[in-house]
Amino acid sequence: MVAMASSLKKAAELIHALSDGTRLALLERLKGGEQCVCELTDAMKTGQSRPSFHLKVLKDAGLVEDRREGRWVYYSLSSQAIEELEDLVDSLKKAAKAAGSTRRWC
Amino acid sequence: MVAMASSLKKAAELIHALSDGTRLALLERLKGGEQCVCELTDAMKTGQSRPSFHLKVLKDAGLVEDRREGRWVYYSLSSQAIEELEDLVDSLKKAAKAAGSTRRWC
DNA sequence: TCTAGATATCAATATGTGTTGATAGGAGGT
DNA sequence: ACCTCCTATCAACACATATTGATATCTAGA
Repeated sequence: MVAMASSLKKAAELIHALSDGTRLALLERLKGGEQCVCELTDAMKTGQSRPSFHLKVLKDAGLVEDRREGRWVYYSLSSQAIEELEDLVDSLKKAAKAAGSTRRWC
Repeated sequence: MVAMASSLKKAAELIHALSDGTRLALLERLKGGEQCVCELTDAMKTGQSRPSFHLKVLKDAGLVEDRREGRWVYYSLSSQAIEELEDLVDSLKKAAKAAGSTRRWC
């Protein structure tokens, strides 16, 4: 719980990056391997600025990496930030299981 | 990945509930055991409607449970939704590790 | 039944965030 | 040098969400 408290702000930023349907869909697609922006744009049938915007959010959060190759930029999942997410969820899970045995009053 | 795709909307809703500093702070506090709204209100030094609002969001997402006792309502972590979160993070983690080996083109 | 306390809900406002179309930057080909 | 394609960035707008103070609901006790 101490660990979570110190990285609360970071966790909030990380989770915020995940809290959008479009970004989750992008991550879902990237689970199949790296893809260029044009592929992602075609897949979601939308303007090019939309995936570009969301990929930037994901990149800033450390959830994806980009790699330039000629005119194209390829994005892929990055395990870095995902590890932190795991820690957060783990700490919540443990605390949730421990709860119920403790009863407090005002 | 199939599992995630089918529950993508649900995952987005769940994660959205987590994507707020105030709510993360509430969860952090609840990790120590159940607390009533008045305790949580005092702790975050704010008006009473604020924690009440956020607790409702957490409750709707299945992240916390409430229990009435006299005038007080006690909130505690619920393991239910946390399990789903775990699945999401796990699937991302596995895919991230598998990535890097696959290279695609437009 | 009246009063006081705890919590939920509502209305108004402010802030943040996503979307869209337009523009700019960069790379490759001619 | 020019043109074309891919991507990023910007500005304007629309929409969603958090915050605050006020009000309503419910409970316990006198």
